[in-house]
Amino acid sequence: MTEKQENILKSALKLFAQEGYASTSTSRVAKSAGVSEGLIFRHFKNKEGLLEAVLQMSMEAAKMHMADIVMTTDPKELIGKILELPFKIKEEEYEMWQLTYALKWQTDSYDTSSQEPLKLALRNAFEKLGYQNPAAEAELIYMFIDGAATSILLHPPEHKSEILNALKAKYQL
Amino acid sequence: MTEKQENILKSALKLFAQEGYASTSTSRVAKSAGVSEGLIFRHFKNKEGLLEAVLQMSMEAAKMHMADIVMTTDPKELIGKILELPFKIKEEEYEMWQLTYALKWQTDSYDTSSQEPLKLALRNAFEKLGYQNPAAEAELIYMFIDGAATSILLHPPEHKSEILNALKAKYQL
DNA sequence: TACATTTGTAAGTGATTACTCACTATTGTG
DNA sequence: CACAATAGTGAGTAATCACTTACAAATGTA
Repeated sequence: MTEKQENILKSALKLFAQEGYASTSTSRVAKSAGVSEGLIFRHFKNKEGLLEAVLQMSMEAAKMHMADIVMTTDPKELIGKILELPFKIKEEEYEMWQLTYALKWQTDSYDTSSQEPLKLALRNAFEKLGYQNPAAEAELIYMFIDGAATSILLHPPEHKSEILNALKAKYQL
Repeated sequence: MTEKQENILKSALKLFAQEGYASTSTSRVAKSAGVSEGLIFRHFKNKEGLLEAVLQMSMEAAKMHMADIVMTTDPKELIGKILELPFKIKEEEYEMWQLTYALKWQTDSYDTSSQEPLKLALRNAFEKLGYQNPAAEAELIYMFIDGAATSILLHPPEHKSEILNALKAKYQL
């Protein structure tokens, strides 16, 4: 991975997240990265290949988080960790999450398979705690962290910790 | 409002929602509506004007819903109605909601002002019910309905009613 | 009927799009 | 050093973009 290649990925992430994938031209990416436009196609084949490379790079860190959470055995601890997830997104991760959330609505790119392990772990946790409908509770939490992440990414609320506390209270945490 | 004008709006809504605003060309809209491309610019000035007209048309119904909810005086009834909101989106309203949710991520188009009356009503309701932190509770619910709507619009879950019940239980409804 | 206004079309416009190609510069390896 | 592979450039390409313009058809109104 050369320096110019990294610059392309960084610029692409920034522009795709800020302006949208479709509205960002490869020439804009090249200019922002300080390289010739042809280099993008040499390294990433086409615009879609560039997007995939950007997503792959961005998702490395996220996968580590997930793996850690899924390993948690204590059900209350697991639920707590998942609820905290959207409230602990770091500033430097904003762009990648903005991009992935925006792409959800691009019909062809949506893929739910990465959510499954987390949902399964959640369902097990609620089962252990004797909840009446563990599957529904898991879906519910998943819906919530989606909404919370959206809200935080678009207009970070001032009282995050109070909101998180109100939320945790609903699960006696 | 002529028939061709209506066709343009319908086609634009459909295509903007399915393919995205930036990736949908005015010529595609014209073809889909069965009109000449020039007519779009005659009636709506430019592509952005077309988008605004589409959104305005789509939002008429939504505003009626909101108005009804904000008038509700009983706090528990109000909270219940708001929680039900995303679960009661009609099939024929999917496209407009998909479009508005997708546009959220287009930085320049995001506007939170329409959310304020609802948030205020929610805060009052939680105050009446003696919740410790009504503002945080209102934010929390707002985050949730956002996530629920997203989830339902992208991949409608099978057990909506069970999820809604699990949710209502958290507020003793 | 007369005529102004609105609705609609077809064929353009220059700019920008994703992408290619012929070429040079740099680097790794025997 | 030799020389192949890789990295990088700059000037192309045809297609498509949002939008305009000149003109015709339909409609409202006196």
